[in-house]
Order: sequence, then structure tokens, then C-alpha cells
Amino acid sequence: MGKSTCQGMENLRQQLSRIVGKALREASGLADSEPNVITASRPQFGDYQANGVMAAAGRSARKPRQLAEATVEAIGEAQEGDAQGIIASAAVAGPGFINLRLSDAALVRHGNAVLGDPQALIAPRPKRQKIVVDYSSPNLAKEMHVGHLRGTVIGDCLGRVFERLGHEVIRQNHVGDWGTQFGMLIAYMSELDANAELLQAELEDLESFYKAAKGKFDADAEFAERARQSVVRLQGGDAESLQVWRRFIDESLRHCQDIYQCLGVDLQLSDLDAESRYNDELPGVVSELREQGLLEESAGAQCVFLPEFQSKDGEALPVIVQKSDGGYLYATTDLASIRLRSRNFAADRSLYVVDSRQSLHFEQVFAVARAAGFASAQLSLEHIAHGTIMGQDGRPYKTRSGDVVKLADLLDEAVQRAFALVSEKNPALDEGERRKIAATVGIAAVKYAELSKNRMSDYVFDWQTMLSFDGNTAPYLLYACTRIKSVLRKHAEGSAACRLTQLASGEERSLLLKILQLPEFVELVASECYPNLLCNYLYELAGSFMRFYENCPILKADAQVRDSRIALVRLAEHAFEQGLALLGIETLERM
RNA sequence: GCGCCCGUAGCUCAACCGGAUAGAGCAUCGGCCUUCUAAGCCGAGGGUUGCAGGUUCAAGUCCUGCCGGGCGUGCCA
Repeated sequence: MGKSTCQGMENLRQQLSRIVGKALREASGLADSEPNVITASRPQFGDYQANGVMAAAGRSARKPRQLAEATVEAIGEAQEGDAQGIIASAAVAGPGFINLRLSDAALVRHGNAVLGDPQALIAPRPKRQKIVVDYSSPNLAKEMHVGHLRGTVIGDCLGRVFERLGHEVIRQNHVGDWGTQFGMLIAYMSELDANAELLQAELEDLESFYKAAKGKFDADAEFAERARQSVVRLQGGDAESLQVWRRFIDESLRHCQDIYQCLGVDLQLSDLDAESRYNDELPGVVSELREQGLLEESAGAQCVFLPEFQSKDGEALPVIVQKSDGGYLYATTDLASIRLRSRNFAADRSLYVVDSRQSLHFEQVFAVARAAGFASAQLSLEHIAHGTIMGQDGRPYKTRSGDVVKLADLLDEAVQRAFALVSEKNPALDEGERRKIAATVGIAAVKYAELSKNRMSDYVFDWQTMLSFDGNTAPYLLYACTRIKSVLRKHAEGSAACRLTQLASGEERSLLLKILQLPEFVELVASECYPNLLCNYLYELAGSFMRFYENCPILKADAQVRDSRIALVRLAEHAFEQGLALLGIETLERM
């Protein structure tokens, strides 16, 4: 029991790294040599390969192949007499690779252990961390648009992954609810206030509400003046202005929550970390910087100059924390929030899932926070940067242009297209079910399109691409799931008692191996924060399952083979459901 | 000017922090449904990884320079 629990904590790769690493250190005499175990680059090389021998050979002046032979020998000795040994063969290849093949018995044993306890497929990390994930963060003055999609779904995925690994996650939606533009909106609201119905109707579409207010602001000097006064009153704490502002914010938040619910994104009102929350703390941030001698006045503004932010000709780059008119900036708020996350939350990691265009801003804020002691040494500050969604003209979408695609419209379109497709593919289903399927498939397709791309790259917005249902897409994965569900439904005897007993075909073996590799990719996503790594894995898992499904009869096989294959199908179901759940995607019974 | 990111098949993207013959999908062409859902599977063609050097057993990956693109750069967020 103790042994199997211990093995459950380690994924296959970690087990191999431990075994091969120990052998390599014995053979090389280098206490710090790393085995560098990765999945095999080609199936004919085995399941995994250790690439670390050649580097170790270089450092110890040994011949690589000779050291590899010695390492293989040490592996053999370590496994001798161990019936639970997981390595079936270790062979030296090429300039000094060690090709590793896992024993079928070990794979079957692991698989059956997961069947008995599906949650064991992804074991929690031994060290529980407290992780802040700052994501989505729309500006409440306007409606959410496509530009918010990436950060929202990536942040949601990361939060799910951390929680699944046993970490404590603090979600923070750093919405923009403060600033000069709200004066304009409040003034416009006050004008419409006489007509409650009209106001409510206008607020239905925040985008046009913003445009209407902006239009009036630009055209009407008297209104513009009232708008400016509104800002002053608001920031001065005037009760009436605050009340109008509050109504607008509540309305805008309702729009956001609708979107989150539609997207299946786990962000609640309790996760809000609005800008306005820090109003009272900003003077304290500045004074604390002053006390530490970090503050310098430059052209009337309060700045922090740090040595690491200089241009080559020695020109210093300031981080402005207070404007010459006394106003505070984005950087000031972020410093206050870092202070909170470090001192009050005592977080281990604080992640900012924000557009990569703000990378300099975060570099600067992080550096100031360190210098000022707002962030303790053990808090890891990480900007999880992502690329920009561009227009067809290669330029990023701009809210002013009026060409923004509203997120609500995008999601509607996705569901509509999915409905047309499911109706075409499966007309026999009644309309109600087709609608439900379309809702899942359409939203999943949009989320997966974002998650499956390397988060750093920009891309051009295109309906075809984003709502594609072919290839490496959510519908492909969901389709694999429906095949699984269908088989399990038709297996009248019930599948609960089935156990893996054999790996007769290559398809079965590679599917089982793939299933057991899920935790490796979950951990990778947690450390690197690239959700596309998990998507790539799931796509390969789906391909592996499809090949198994096409080549291996399940229900029609002889009883013993059938039961073993049913067990494999159930394992695949667990891997898909758990993997997709981490992406925030639910599976379907049929589609 | 300076800084960061990027350049991979016609198109959209991968490539597990230096590994063996750079992989998928879309599109094109050709096979597979009286058998568990064909939203699928199998096969074919398609590449000097922007260019030129360097580092080493090994470079799409690291370093330098150049070309091309994007973004940012003292009072927006």
C-alpha cells in the first residue's frame, strides 16, 4: 500500500528520472548529473529516452557510449529482483542515448490502480502553494470584446490546473472601474435618469452607451464640462456621484458575469479586485516609497528610477507613481495590489495573465515592488503574457474604431454555427438536444481555439479559424468522448468491474501509455503556464484513441479481451474528462 | 535611438526549457461505412526552419551581425 501510494504520487516520467538519474550518478560519479528523460522522439526508440548521458560524459571526460553502457548496467542492478520494476528494457543507441521501454505489466498495474481511484490519475503536488491568478480584468466602461477572450480562458485554465494539483488559488479580476472616463458615463447617466426605461434600454448595450456618451462629450462643450466635474466629485467621494457610479458598475458587472457564465469561466463577484479598491492605499504606497528613499521628483511627477531601467546612453527610465497633478497611475495600483498579495495573502506565486504589450510595465512594477519590499523574496511575480488578436488588416482591434467584435456576439455566433453543424451531422436528434449540444460544442470550440495556440503568438481574428470544427479542435476531442460514451452505454453488463488484463495490440498499449502520461502535461502547464501543451496532449490522446477504436473491436471481442478493452475505454474516459475539465470544457454523451 | 516578442509546408499552428529522419490540421489528390457515431481512419505530395557566421558529439531551439514584421518606450490602462 505504501509503495503504490508512493508510485501514485510520481508520474511515469518522474519515476524514470529517479531510476535513471540514480544510475547515471553512480556510473558517472557526478552527484549533480541529470538524466534528462523525455518521451521518445520516435516510437521505434521505445517509450522514453534519457538524453543526459552525453552531457555527463563531456563533464567527466568519459566516452558517451561507454558511460551509457555503465548506466544501463546500473539500471539493471537496481531493478534486479524487483517484481514491480517498471523498465522492461534500457538500450544504448546513437551517440549515447538510452532508450527506455516500460514493462507491460507495470502499465497494466498503473492502469488498474487508476480504475480503482480515477482521481489518482493526477496526483496532487506534495507542496501546496498559494497562487494568485489575476486574469480577465476588463474595463467596465465598455463591453467585453474579443480582446478579453484570451486572458480570460487562459487564466481560468491555469486556475483549474493549480487547484487540481492541490494548490490554493486566489482568483483576482482586476477590473477597471475608476478613472476619467467614468465621469463622462456618469454625466450621461444623470441626463437619462429622468427616463428610467430609456436608461435601462441604453444600458443593455454598453458599447453603444459608451459611444453615445463619448459622442456627446466631443460635441457638447457644456456636457464635457459636466463630465469633468463628475470626475472631480466622484474622486472627492461625493455620495450622489458614487451612487450613480455604483449603478453603472453593477450593470457592467452583470454583463461580465453573463459572459463568464456563458463561457463557463469560474469568476465570481467575490473574485473582484477592482481598481477602486486601492484608492485609499495609493498615498501610502507613495509615502512608503519616499521613506525608503526610492522616490524622486522629475518634471513635477513622483518617479522611481531604478538602475536596471536605463537606455544604453545612460538615460534613466522612470516609473511614474504619481502625476504632477497629484493623480495616481496604473503602476501605483499594481504596487498596492502586490503589497496586498505578498503581505496579507502571503502568496507563493502571483500571476498576471495580461497582454504581452504590457511586459515593460510589469518588469518595472515588479522591480519597484522588490526594491521597496512590497514583494517578499519568496513571492514569485510572473507576467503570463499573451499575444494580441489582430484585425484582418494586421492591426490590433481598437475600441474606438467601432469594429470590435463583442464577446457576447462572438459566443452567439459560435453556438449558432455549432447548431447548424450538429443539425447537419445528426438530424435524428430532437431540436432541444441539438441546442444543448450546440451550446457546449460552440463555446468549447472558441475556448479551445484560444487555449490550443501558444499564448505568446499574435493571431489574426477570423471566424473560420476560431470556429473551426476540424483538426485540432474541441469538437474533435468531444467526438472522441462521445464514441467512448456510446461504447460504454452499449456494454450492457456494466463496466465498473472490468480490469485491464492484456495489451494484445500496439494500439492498446500506446493508448494506455498516453493515458497515463496526462499528469506529466498537467504539471508542465502548472510550471510553464502554457495551456497549449495540455491541448497538444489531448489531441494526441484523441488520435491514439481513434486509432484504437478503428483497429480494435471492443464489444464484439471475446469476453476476456472485451473486458480488458472496456477497462481501457473507461480509462480513456477518465483522461478526457479530467483533461478537458482543466481546460474548462465539459464532455457530451452524444453529438 | 533603445528595449521586448516574432519569422517553421500555399494557409493556421506544433516541436516537452540543446537531442536521433522538424510534426499536425486546413487546402489538394487517392483509398475505407450491410460491422461499437465517417464531426472518423489509412495513404500521397508539399521544407535550405528569414539570411550569414559562431558555440559542440548534437542547433528550429543558445550567442553575434544583418533583413523583414509586431509591440513598447517620463505623467492612459
